[in-house]
Amino acid sequence: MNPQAIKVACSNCNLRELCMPMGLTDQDLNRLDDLVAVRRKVKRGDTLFTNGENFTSLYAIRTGFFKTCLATEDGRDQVTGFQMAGEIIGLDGIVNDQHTCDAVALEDAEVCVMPFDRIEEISREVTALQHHVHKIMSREIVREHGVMLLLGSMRAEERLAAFLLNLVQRLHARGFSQSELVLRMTREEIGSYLGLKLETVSRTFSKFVEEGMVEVKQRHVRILDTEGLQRLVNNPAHCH
Amino acid sequence: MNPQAIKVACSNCNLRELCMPMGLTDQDLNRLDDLVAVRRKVKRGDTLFTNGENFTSLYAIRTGFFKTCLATEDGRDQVTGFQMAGEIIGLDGIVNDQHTCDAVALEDAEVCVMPFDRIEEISREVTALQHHVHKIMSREIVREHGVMLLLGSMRAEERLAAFLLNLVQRLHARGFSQSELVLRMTREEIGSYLGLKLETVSRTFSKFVEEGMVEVKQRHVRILDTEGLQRLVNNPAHCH
DNA sequence: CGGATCTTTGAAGATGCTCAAATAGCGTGG
DNA sequence: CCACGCTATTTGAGCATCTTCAAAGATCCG
Repeated sequence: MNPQAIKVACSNCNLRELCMPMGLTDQDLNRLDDLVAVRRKVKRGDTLFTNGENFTSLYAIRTGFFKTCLATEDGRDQVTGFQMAGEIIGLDGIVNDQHTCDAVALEDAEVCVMPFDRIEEISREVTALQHHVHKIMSREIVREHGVMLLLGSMRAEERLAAFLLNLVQRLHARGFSQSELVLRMTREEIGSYLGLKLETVSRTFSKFVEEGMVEVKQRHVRILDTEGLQRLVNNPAHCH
Repeated sequence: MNPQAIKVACSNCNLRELCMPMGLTDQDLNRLDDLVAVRRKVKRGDTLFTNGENFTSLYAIRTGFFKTCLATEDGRDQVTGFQMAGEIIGLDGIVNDQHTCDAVALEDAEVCVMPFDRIEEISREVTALQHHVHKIMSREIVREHGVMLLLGSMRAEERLAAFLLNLVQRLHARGFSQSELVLRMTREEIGSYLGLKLETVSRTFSKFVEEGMVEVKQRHVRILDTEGLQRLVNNPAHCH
C-alpha cells in the first residue's frame, strides 16, 4: 500500500456536493465512509493508472488536475478528457477489468481510492449510491456524446470556444472565477483533445485575442466576451 | 401501453449470450424474466425515444438496426452510434432522467423494454446483473473513447476502414459473414458518424473499390482485403 | 411510370496541417 | 543572481485534405 495513503472520510469532505456522496442523506453518508480505503497522492507527470493495468478501483479527485489519454502502438494519441476536483476517474476499466487509457496528473494531485467491489457492495444496500453511480456513468457517456459532436461537426474556433467555456463553467462550479482560468495543459494536449494540431490551437488563441474575446498570457486566460464565444459554439452559420 | 407489446422472457431468448443476460446463471436468469416488461416494435424511420423525452427504460434490441443522434437547435447533427441486435440503448437518459439524443430505427425493429427502476431493483439482489449493467455502461464509455480517437486523429480513409471493420466484426459475432455486409444507413449518416461529408464518404468508398479492397454495390459491401483495411487503421505513417 | 431520395463524380475553394524558425518562459545549477 | 538548456509557444509560407457547389445518374417505392 502506498506510504502516502491516509485514512479519510467522505462525510466531512468539502467536495461532497460534487463528488461521490452527492445527494446522499447523512445516514447514507456514514455508510460511504467505508468506501474510500485510502487516499493517494500523484505527482505532476505521474500516472494514476495506465493502459493495460488491472482495474481495481475508481478514483475521486480531491485536488489536482488529470488528463486521460489513449495511446496506440502505431503512435496515435488522443486525450479523451480533462478531470478536476470532485470528478470520478477510472470508469473505462470496469468492462474488461483492465484500464484502457492512461490517467496522467497535470499538477500534483490527490485522489480518494474507492475499490470497485466495495462500491458494488455498498450500492446493493444504499439505493441512493447505486443510483448515483449509474448517473455518474451516464454523465460520462453524455459528455462523450458532446465531444463527438465537437469533433465531428465543429471547426477550430468553435472547438476552442466550446472547450474554454466548458472548462470555465466547471471551474466556476468549484468556486473559481467565471472569466479567468489557468490552463493546466499544454497547447498540444488541448489540440489532442480537440482533434487539432498545437499550431492551430495557438493560432486560434491569437485570433480570439485579436478579436478582443479573450486575453491570453501563457496559460492564463481571461474571457472577455463569453457571449461571443457562446455565439461561436451555437451559431455555426454566422461565423464564416 | 403500446398495443404491439407482447409478454416475453430473457431465459429463452436466442440473444442471451450477447445481451442483458450475458454470463448469468440459469437461476439468475429466471429473476431476469421479470425485467422485460414488454416488447415494442419500431418501424423504420420511427424513433424509439427522442431528445428531451422522459427516461424510464433501457432497451435491448431484439431485431433491427438503430442510429442514435444528437441534433442541436442551430442545425448541427451528429450520429453518435449505430446499434444492432443484442445491444443496449438508452443509457444517455439516466443522468438527467431525460434522453439527450434521438434513437431512430434504420429498419423495422423490435426492442425489449426494461424499466430502469426494475433494473436497479433486481441489480440489488442479483450481483451478476449489477456487475453486468456496470460493464455495459463502461463498454459504452470505452467505445466512445475509440470514436474520439477516430474523430480526433484519423483521416477519411482510416475512418471509413475502421468503421467497416467494426461493423463487420459486430455482425460476425451475430453469425453473419466476416466479409459481407449490408449497410443500413445512408452515406450521409455514415459521414455524420465519422465526421465527414457524404461526398467524402462516397469518394472514399470509390477509392477502396479502385484499390481492390472492397466491392460496393449500393449498400452491399464485400470486403476483399481485411488486412489492407486493418493496415490503414493501424499504420497511419505508411499511408500518405 | 414518376417523383423523391440517395449516390457518384468533377472542379474550385477553404480549412487546417506540415515544416521551419524565432521567441518566450521555466527550472537547475554554477 | 544569472546563464544555460529545455520545453512550450508563436508565427509564417506552402501544401494536402476535405468541403462546397453543382450536376448527372441510380435506385426505391408508391
